[in-house]
Parts: sequence; C-alpha cells; structure tokens
Amino acid sequence: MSLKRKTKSLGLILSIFENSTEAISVVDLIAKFKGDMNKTTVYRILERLESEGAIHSFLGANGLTWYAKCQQCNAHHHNDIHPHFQCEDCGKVECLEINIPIPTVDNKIIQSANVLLKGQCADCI
Amino acid sequence: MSLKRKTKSLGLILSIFENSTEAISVVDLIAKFKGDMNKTTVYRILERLESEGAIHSFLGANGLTWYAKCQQCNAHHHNDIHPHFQCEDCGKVECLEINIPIPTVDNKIIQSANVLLKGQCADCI
DNA sequence: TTTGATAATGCAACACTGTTGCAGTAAATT
DNA sequence: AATTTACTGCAACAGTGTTGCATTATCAAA
Repeated sequence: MSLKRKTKSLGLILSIFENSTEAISVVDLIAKFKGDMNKTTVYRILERLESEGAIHSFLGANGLTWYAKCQQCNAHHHNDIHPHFQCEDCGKVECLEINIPIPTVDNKIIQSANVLLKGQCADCI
Repeated sequence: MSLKRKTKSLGLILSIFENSTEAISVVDLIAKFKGDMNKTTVYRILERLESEGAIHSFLGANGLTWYAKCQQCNAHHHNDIHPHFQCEDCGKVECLEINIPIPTVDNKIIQSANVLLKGQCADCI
C-alpha cells in the first residue's frame, strides 16, 4: 500500500514530522488530532508513511510506539541501530544520530538492535 | 511488599526461573499456569519477585514484558545496561552477560539503557 | 465539469496486555 | 485450634492497537 492520495488527514500528520526530528508517540498523535480524524486513521497513515520510508517507528520506555522522521529516513535507508533517547523527567523522545557499536555474540547472528537510552535532556538537567 | 509466605503458586513460578537463565514472557507464564493460578496472581508474584531482586523484567520485541533470573539478579544488583537477545526465528529470549558501552551524548545525562539485540540463536542458525 | 474507480476514512466492535477492588482463602504464628 | 493477614480468585475495567464494512472523498479520464 503506497501513498496515492493527498488527503487532509495525511497533510496534518505530515506537518508534524516535516518541521522537527523530535519523536512523537501514537497516543499523543491521536490526542492531538482527536477532533480532526479517527484513531484508526492515525494508525493507518503512520503505517503507510513508515512503509514509504518517510518516517520510522520504535518502542519507547513503556512499550508504546513512537514515530519520528530522522536523517536516515530522509535517505530512505532505515538503520535499526541508531539509538533513541527518552527523558525520564519530561518524557521527550528523540533520535540520536550516532552509531552504537553492535557487539558480536558467540553462536549468534545479530541482525539489528533496539537501543533506548534513558536519562535527562538538556532542558531537564 | 516482600515475600512472606511460600504458597503453591509462588513455588511453581520460582521453579521456572531456578533451573534456567532463559527469559520467559508474562504471556507464556500465564498460559503455562492457566490451570494452576489466575493471571492476576502471575502478575503479582512476578512483581514481588522483582522487587525482592530475585528476577528482573524487560521489554521484548513487541513491547511485551519478559522476566529472567540472571547472574546479576543472583548478586542482588540490577544492571540496566546488560542487553537481551531475541531470536527472530524461534522467539527465544535470553540475557547476555556482556556489557554494552553506553555512549556519552552532548547536553544529556544518560542514566540507563534498554538494549534488545535481534537475530538468530544457535539453534536457528 | 461530470463521471467512475478505488483509496481512504469513520465507526463499532473486537483482541490483547495489564490493573484494580474486594470478598474469600490459606499460610504462619500463637 | 484459633487468629492474623498475606495471598488469591474473580470480575470488571483501562489502554493500546486491530479488523470489517459501509461510506466518503480523491484523482484520473471522458
């Protein structure tokens, strides 16, 4: 399923990601657009945007799904290894444009890694 | 809340962790003990065991909660930095007794990290 | 500009993980 | 055996996420 039609709902969600590389949770998006679109629509638009390579998803601290548009998304190349950071005080989540060295493990093949760093962001230090 | 009474349910759950450092999801535990105890009891026993330091919890690939007893649990010292591995083929999850170097990030304080490595385990290579 | 195909949406109902309140049960102490 | 209360079972609930289907709206073609 690709993005064939530019609907009002798609435009609203795209505008969130276009101007910031900050991540946003699906829960927050649903709340933000409560008057504008159904939660099912939010889920489906995010799903379409991710399969297009426009954004990427990952799991935050409580197992909730977050989405963000990062440099690697722009390059249409998703690198599972780039870590995310969640501030334990204000809850803000961002992509970190750094590489975490993936360890080699005896008798295992490591394909990808989910790395979530937790701590305090600049505003909360 | 500490472990004051040795009940049959507690014994059943403890026996799972005593003989293996392999992780098990709460969902699997509930299924395994469906005839023996209520799911609420499973959640509450796991919660008590974790607060005692006997086991530790972490999030698996789909945001589900997993529990395991590892060397660090034995030492009553929980190290958030030790990574977990989930086999993408058979679904098995284990603790890796290695240290992932936590990066320093400009303008942030990193307190802990969730690291989930994904790939193929020895049985599935 | 109108028409037609179908992508996209809204709604309701559902599935699943996890939590809570409370009455009842059972472990441990006396 | 009696008493205390930790622990359990049950039912109902909360939250995230999914699915089916009827309806709507986008876009291309006439």
